Amino acid sequence: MSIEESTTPKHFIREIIAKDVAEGKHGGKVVTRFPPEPSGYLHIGHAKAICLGFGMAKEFGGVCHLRMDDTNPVKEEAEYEESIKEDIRWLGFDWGENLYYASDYFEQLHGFAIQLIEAGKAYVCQLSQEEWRDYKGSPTEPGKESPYRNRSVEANLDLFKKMTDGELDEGPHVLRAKIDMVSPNLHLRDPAIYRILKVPHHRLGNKWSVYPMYDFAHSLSDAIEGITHSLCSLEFEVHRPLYDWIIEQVQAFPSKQYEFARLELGYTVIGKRNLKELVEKGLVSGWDDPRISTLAAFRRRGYTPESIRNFCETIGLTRFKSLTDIALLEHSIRGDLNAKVSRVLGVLDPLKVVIENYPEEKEEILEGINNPTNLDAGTRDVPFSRELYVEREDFMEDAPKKFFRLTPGREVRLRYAYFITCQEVIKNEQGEVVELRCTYDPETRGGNAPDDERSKGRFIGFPRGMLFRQRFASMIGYLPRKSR
RNA sequence: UGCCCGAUGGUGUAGUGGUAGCACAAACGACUCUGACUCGUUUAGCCAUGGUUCGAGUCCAUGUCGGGCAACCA
Repeated sequence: MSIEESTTPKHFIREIIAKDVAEGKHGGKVVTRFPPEPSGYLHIGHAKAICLGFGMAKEFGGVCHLRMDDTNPVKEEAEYEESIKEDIRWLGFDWGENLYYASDYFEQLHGFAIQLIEAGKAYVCQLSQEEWRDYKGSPTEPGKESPYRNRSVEANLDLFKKMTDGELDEGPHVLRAKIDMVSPNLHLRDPAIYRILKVPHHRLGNKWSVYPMYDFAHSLSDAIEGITHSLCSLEFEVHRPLYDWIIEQVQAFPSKQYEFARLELGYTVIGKRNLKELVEKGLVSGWDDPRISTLAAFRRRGYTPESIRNFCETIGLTRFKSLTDIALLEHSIRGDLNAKVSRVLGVLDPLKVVIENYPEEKEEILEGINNPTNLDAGTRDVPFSRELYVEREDFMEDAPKKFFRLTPGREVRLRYAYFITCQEVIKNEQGEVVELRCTYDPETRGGNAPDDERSKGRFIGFPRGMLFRQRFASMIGYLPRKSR
């Protein structure tokens, strides 16, 4: 009809990058990064960030770094690094040679900290945490300057060295950036950039007794790696001025941060701390418990990487919080599985069916199509005999006209087999249906059924002792059914 | 009581001063050896009030509502 619309929807990040590339910023290079903290498994929300980071890099001929943001040894473990790498690979992304660790930059970061001290832009503060809180002020009140704020450069250098050498205990001694205690942005009120932590790091052991704080480590790690577009979620928006300030002070590579709204899904708990709590309290069976929103769990449920990537593309990207309908995710996986997964039959709640006019000893093999949307997927044997089981849900004694499955007197098709008609319903003493006596029509054998008008009612499945309700399956997963 | 960000059908979004589109969901119908898929139809939207303009979802002002910010977490 009209202009061909681009398959990739526009969003503000894409436009920013496209503009930068067009203007030749950074020589037209695009370097993004995904910086997980190895303190938990990746979840569906991370998938959005991963698809964005790797997606943008790929789209603009750049690269996306995977950087373990391991700056807090009390929370991080090696186990998580492996799961993170596995999940990203599974999603279909490749960081190539670009696997980094914030901890690999500790030496450089430490040097930057000294540089800051020498420039009079950082100082060692000895306020207790309670005092600190008091001095910091609040969103509505300005903060007060720490009495340690104007120590000499020499004193600061000496104290920071003592902190680094492990001569001071964890506690009051903290290296702070000297910015502005009355800034309306609380993050600029002389934020901590280094604290003493006498905890072994999972990669570096006891090498360090001081560790950089997020803002300091993250901004400079980005700069060290030459990240052109540092994409993160909205909650870091208020950190941006600090991010820029730090990079500016040490004249590092001018990485820029851009924020977008994180994913929120209906009926779904997303959030590493929440998931971690569920796992650690034993409320779920593990990080891949199918009920939770980790990528490991979705994988176990049979979700495909394609469906998740497609979902991430579908939901778009904005700067305002929203709650995405879980139906969007389900639509994505349903469409993907429908196109490429072989069907299987299974019965959850069996009800016996006896075909009265089918020979006692006879058993025949019928042909079932593995995937109607892709005949190349072949066929499978579907046994048929006098006794079968159907899903109890597929029978209704007193059925409304809209019920297309088994009900007394109505002829229906057993998928890939014959038309059958329920002649009699057998119940036990409690009045529960325990067996159906049916007849079949030999002329209606699956595949070449003559009829048309007759088979208004039809349904699925079956074999051997079992007549099954059909489900898609991939591994142990299943296709989420549309809620009715 | 401060500062920052945001606001388009039920949901997610596009629209960059010139006819408000798309997807999901829902309803109805067609098709079907999966009540699936597919196809068709329908329902339904610019937070409010002013202003600028020939013309405003878009620009401006004010208001309303929502979110974020006071870890030695990331």
